[in-house]
Amino acid sequence: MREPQHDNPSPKPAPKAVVGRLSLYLRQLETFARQGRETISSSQLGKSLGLNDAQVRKDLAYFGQFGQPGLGYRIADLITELRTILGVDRDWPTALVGLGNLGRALLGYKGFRVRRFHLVTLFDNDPRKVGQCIEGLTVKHLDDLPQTVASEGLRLAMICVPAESAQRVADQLVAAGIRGLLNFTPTALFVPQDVSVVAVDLSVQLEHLAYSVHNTQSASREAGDIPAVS
Amino acid sequence: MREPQHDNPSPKPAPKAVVGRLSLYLRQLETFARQGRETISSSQLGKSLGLNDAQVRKDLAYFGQFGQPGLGYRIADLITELRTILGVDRDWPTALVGLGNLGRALLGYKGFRVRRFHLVTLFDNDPRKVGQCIEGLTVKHLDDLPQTVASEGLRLAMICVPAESAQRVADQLVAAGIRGLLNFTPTALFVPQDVSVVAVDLSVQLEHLAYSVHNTQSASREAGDIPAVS
DNA sequence: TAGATTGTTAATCGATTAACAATC
DNA sequence: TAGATTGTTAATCGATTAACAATC
Repeated sequence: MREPQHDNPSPKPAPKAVVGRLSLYLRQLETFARQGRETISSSQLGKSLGLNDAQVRKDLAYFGQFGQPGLGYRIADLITELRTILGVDRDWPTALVGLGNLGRALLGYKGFRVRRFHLVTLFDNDPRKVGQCIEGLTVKHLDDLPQTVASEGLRLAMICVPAESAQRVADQLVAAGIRGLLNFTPTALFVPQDVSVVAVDLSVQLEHLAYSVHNTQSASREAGDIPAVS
Repeated sequence: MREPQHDNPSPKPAPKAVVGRLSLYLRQLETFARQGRETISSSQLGKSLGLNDAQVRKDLAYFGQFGQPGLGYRIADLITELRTILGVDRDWPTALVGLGNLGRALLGYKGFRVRRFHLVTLFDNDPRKVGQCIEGLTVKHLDDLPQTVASEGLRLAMICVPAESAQRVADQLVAAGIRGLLNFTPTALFVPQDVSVVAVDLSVQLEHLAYSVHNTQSASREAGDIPAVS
């Protein structure tokens, strides 16, 4: 990744907010595929998401050449490519830590499995919860983390503990070998460089909404055509 | 907003990703306040969130002058200012539409109330759900939307219906007078300019995590110190 | 006063959009 | 071939960071 490779003149630096849009493209393409469409142009795909056609082409170009001039993109092929790029062409065994209201809520949500994120282990360190069986899974104590990460091949974890425990739990997860954290707590987590964190912060998003509504008279902000991308 | 006002030389254009950071500042300040701290500098606040000190000052400067050179910001005062700016200095009666797994999950989540977003009405149009009482609230049919919006003073709604109904429900909500939508479905919603939409897309965020973990060897991406902001 | 830190302007950096030759 | 649409370079736009005079 440091020096240019031989046949790979410029491996292209990892882009930035492009990945989030790739997910949107993937979903939109899946919708078009279900409708029986076979090809799509960058401008059609862009318009369906409120994005510029050049942006669609440029985003995809970071990862390769997937289109055909004059024709556009073959939907089925592009779906396959995007799944591979995003890493969702495989199952991701995932742990859920913290079984309060939010944790239980997420556990009941079926949307994860559709995207191949499988909640396979639950953790809590409340002795009243450890041993309970919820949605067919037994709650384990956080002390069992190291061996469970190994035995289940866990690489991702969702953190739904109270804010004040979040950093400690994150440290334990990282120490046990977890490589990616979905952080549902309102806390800035500090982790080593090789661990990824995505923050899902409902209060930030609600406050953003309050701000927008509060500061919109009749027509002003960017809300119009393009929904905020996460 | 077009021509400069008299005493208001440049009302400053509404900024962009600044609002999300304002929420982060607010929360961090609340934490510092609980610890008994009275003042804080832009560099201290920035560091606690992995942000640049100049960015903190510039973000705040969009909305006014809140600091004192040589001293920094008085925490209690800045909290008050930020709450007003964000519009979270009041209650926001909010509707929840769609009582599947995710909807029920959100309903049980106590974090909303803390930020003064009060779920006061539930809607569904499944006849088996209408009339049910969940968490002390009775599920209404979507047909009751217009009069309920008026009687409860609803301005925000969370959309937790299946993706294929999302646009139709959004249209109904907008027609009934809702001004802000928190969209939990994987759908790009098209709404009038004066309505705000914030998308909370768990699959996009999970896929982002999968991508990062998938493409991180030992030290590469930006995960290090700064958690992704939303 | 000397030290610290703001608010703000200018410089830098990155991301989006426009434009167009290449090509199916 | 003519029309459409790509991949990519150049132009534009916006956001972040550095620098510094003003000031508590």
